[in-house]
Amino acid sequence: MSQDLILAVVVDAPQHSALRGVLSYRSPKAWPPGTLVRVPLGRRAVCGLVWPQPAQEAPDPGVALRPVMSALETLPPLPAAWCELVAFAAGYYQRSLGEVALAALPPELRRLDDRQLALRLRRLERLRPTGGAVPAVPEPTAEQVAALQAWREAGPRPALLFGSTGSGKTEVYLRAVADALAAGRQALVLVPEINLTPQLEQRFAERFPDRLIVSLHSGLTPAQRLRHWLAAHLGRADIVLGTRMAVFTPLPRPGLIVVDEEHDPSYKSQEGARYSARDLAVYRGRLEDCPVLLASATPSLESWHQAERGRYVRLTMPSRIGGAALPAVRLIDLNHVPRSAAHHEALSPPLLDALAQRLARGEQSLVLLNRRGYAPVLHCLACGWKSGCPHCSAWRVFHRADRSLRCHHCGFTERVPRACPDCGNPDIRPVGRGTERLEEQLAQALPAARLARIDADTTRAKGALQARLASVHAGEVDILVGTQMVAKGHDFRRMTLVAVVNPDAALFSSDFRAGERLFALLMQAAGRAGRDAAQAARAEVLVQTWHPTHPLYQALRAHDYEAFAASQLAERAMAGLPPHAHLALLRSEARSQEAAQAWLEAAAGLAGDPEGVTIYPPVPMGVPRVANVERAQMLVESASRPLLQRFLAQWCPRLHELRGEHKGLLRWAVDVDPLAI
DNA sequence: AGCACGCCGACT
DNA sequence: GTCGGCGTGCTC
Repeated sequence: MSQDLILAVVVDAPQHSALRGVLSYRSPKAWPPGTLVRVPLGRRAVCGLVWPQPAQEAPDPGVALRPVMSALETLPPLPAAWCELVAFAAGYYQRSLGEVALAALPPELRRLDDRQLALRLRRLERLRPTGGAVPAVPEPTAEQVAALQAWREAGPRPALLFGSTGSGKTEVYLRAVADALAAGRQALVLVPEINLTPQLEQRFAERFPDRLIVSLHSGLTPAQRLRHWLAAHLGRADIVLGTRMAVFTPLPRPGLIVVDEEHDPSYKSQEGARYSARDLAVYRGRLEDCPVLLASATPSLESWHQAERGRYVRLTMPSRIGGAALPAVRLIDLNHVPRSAAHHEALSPPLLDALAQRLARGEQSLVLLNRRGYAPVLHCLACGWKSGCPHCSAWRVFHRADRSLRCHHCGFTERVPRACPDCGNPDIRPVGRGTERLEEQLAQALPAARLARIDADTTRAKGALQARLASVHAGEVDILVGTQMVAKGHDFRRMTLVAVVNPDAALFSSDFRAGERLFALLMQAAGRAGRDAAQAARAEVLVQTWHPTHPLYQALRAHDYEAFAASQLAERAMAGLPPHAHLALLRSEARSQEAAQAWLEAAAGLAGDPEGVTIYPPVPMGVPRVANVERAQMLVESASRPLLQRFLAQWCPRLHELRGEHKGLLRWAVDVDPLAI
């Protein structure tokens, strides 16, 4: 018994639970670091991971250590580099090691014993490449050749592949993947959304029919996810395609990491450990001596800034394949549209004309409106009642399809009342418009048009999105109405008009990234139009706006990302915002707004006056109350990332000491490098 | 986070 | 009389 070894083990316990660090267990056998084990913790048995570094404080010799119960011996240990990536992420984002480590593994792995796992491993043999003929590879364009040349000479720096929509970025990274595979290595390709994996998976399968390609995202069944993960971990899979969670996939032979659409906000996790998969990909590349390729037509200002500073190699591909022109961007000045029409209809006469033209020519159009439902709020004209949510500081959205009032924050849903619930007036009216109402107005204005709507409401059912997209591709739709989910990635060959109904709100948003996001969305949307070279000349993007002279729209009109980025970076520098400064948010949730803010005040008090770090006063969140919980946040800012990190590392562990005196406090969390403040 | 123990209201 | 509300405390 006393000859047993002491093993360092991390378990899934949250940051504030005083089990933050590495625990010690005794074990008759020296399981190597990276081995999954089952250990007793209190009255239960939990899954743990043998950790490379021992516990900081040696276990108290007076207390008997409990023994490791079992280990997954059949599973090859997670590599040291994987543990290092987890340790970095846990430290950087202020979460516990065990939480990050266990969250990075397929959930199914926690439930299996060694015998069950051995069975799954044997079944892996069934995963095979799709097979088929190796296709003729298209001749690369001059720009693609140049980009690949520069990429191969890039050395250890990450590369930013900056290419306009339709320039053939995918072909460039397919070739980079081919290089990695030829060198006997594996490639990891990250995409922002599950929606985009099927089409990319198909493209990879066609290109590499003799290679095993697996996907990793939350849409898989637990068994599939485990199987794909095991295939990657054992080195059987050559290509791993996945969403942000896939950045943690263990790879024995890493040869390339691609982050497609690297600017996409989906790469930043919004729950649990709030990590940026893009940033972790870059870190992982350095850790594992593996090249990283970030691709976008509208790079994040963070990545653009790194390229400007020479930290990233920039690969530029300005032209569309086949010499197709980028679609003309036309701004419709709502100030010059007859006043009544502008106020009461989403669709100005010039926009309707453009749609009618496409209809007459048998071409397709896309109308974008970033708001689902029929109307964002109902309003009683007699007493002023509005359809507020009883549990949130937000309006409930009127959904006409099922005649419901739905809160998009907490999900609270009721049947829409026949009359005002306060005064009984039957005349309650929708205010504003969402995609449902837009579809209705289009149907009235253009009765001959075949309409389809794609948003979160029409695509909730499994396969509904694919079915609707297929119907658009088959030419059964003249006008597609949708939210931003259609603006991303999909390749509509017959689309010659993209109309954006009302994007102005983002110009004056308090969110400092709203402009960047709007520009990316509009460029992306513009990329949907005229992808077929023969039709490109007629392709057009229409933006209805009250502010046609706004620099963002002027840059959009010129398709000039670089000018836009330069002006935004200058503004950010003036305002002391990322990428020129580094931010973290401390968030709190409590029974009352006062309690939420009081806790943040106490946290600020604990911080004192840290060097090079500014702590701003607590403020309520944009939507202060959600599901009867009051939320507040406090901004922490520094010009220096190391100083901010050093401060957070000593501050955050002390925060849970504060919990005692703050009764109303429910939860708190830190968000490092937040997307919105 | 779980999961216990522990002390006060409305039910068979 | 108990079932159960969630407050507080512990887990190598």
